[in-house]
Amino acid sequence: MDALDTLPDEEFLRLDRQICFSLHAAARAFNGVYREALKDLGLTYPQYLVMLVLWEHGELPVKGIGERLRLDSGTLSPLLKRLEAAGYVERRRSAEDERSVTARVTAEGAALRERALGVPRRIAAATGLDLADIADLRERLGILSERLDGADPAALRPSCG
Amino acid sequence: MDALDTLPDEEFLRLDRQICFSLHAAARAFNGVYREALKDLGLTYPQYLVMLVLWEHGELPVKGIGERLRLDSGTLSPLLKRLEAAGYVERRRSAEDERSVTARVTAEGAALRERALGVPRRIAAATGLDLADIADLRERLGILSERLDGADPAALRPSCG
DNA sequence: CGCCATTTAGTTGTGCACAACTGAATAGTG
DNA sequence: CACTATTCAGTTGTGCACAACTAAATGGCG
Repeated sequence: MDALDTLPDEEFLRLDRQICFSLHAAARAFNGVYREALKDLGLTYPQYLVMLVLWEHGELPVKGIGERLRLDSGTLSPLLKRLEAAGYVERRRSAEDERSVTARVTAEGAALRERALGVPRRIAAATGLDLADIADLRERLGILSERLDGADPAALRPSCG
Repeated sequence: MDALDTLPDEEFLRLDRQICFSLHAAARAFNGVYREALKDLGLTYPQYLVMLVLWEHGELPVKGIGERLRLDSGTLSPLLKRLEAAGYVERRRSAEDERSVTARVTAEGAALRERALGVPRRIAAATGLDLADIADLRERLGILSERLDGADPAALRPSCG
């Protein structure tokens, strides 16, 4: 018997206002500090995420980026075009598989990495958390994402709760 | 001497890829389960957030909603128009202060609340967390948001970290 | 080989977030 | 009272997220 089951719906709705607001607000707050920290690099937060995986791998197909960031082509295609227009990334159709497009970091993109090295530290400082707290939060959020992504859609419908 | 200070930049960039991805992904995962849970109500996740505060207060000026959800008129104005078009909300200029617009829950909006009562419980079940974990996460995220929202912009720029 | 299902990017349309701005109403000051 | 600064909602423009779709290339099967 879980404590969840004993709580009245009314109470629960109030609680939901708090938890779902907290997460929503935290995500936007993070977005805000990254926006500020990345302003000089000319990157948005999602663009920075893409550059992070590209810096790590040198080049990746769009599909590979999407798998790592859980983003689809509807988000990535225009984002990569903007990164290409900024000169940080090159896109070209794969020779082996004409369906695939590979994104590759340009020299300018590689140079950008040097300027980005200080970003994480400044963000971490802004959170006021130490390394252990950050690792713990990352762990919790990772588990949460997995559970939510794997949630049974049917269990979320009205008839089932 | 914080452990943050001893970590090399390179290591930190890799860590950042993990933490900022985790939060971004968690926020989108939450969005996803709410999207599913709210589908039958015809509400998006941000619309649900607005309805939650309106259900709590009956009516609020746009400014009041914005303060509670940390959203500005650029986001709220069109969102409220959509809620009005859906019949859940009524908007009217305040008589005392012609600058202000008050959003009020309609009868249909109040009826919607009954259908929304089961939502939080289903979301909570999908997280796999118990009440204590949820409260703890909410607490941490709340503190985090406050710190990030209050962060000194200058401390996020390149010269300062 | 010929046909069809699958894979892969890309496009379109909707909604949210936010910056920058507008315009109207109000508050404050000399 | 006149003038200015502030407040408040709304609009515009950019970018992201995602659903639904298109188009082209590939793989597999009869």
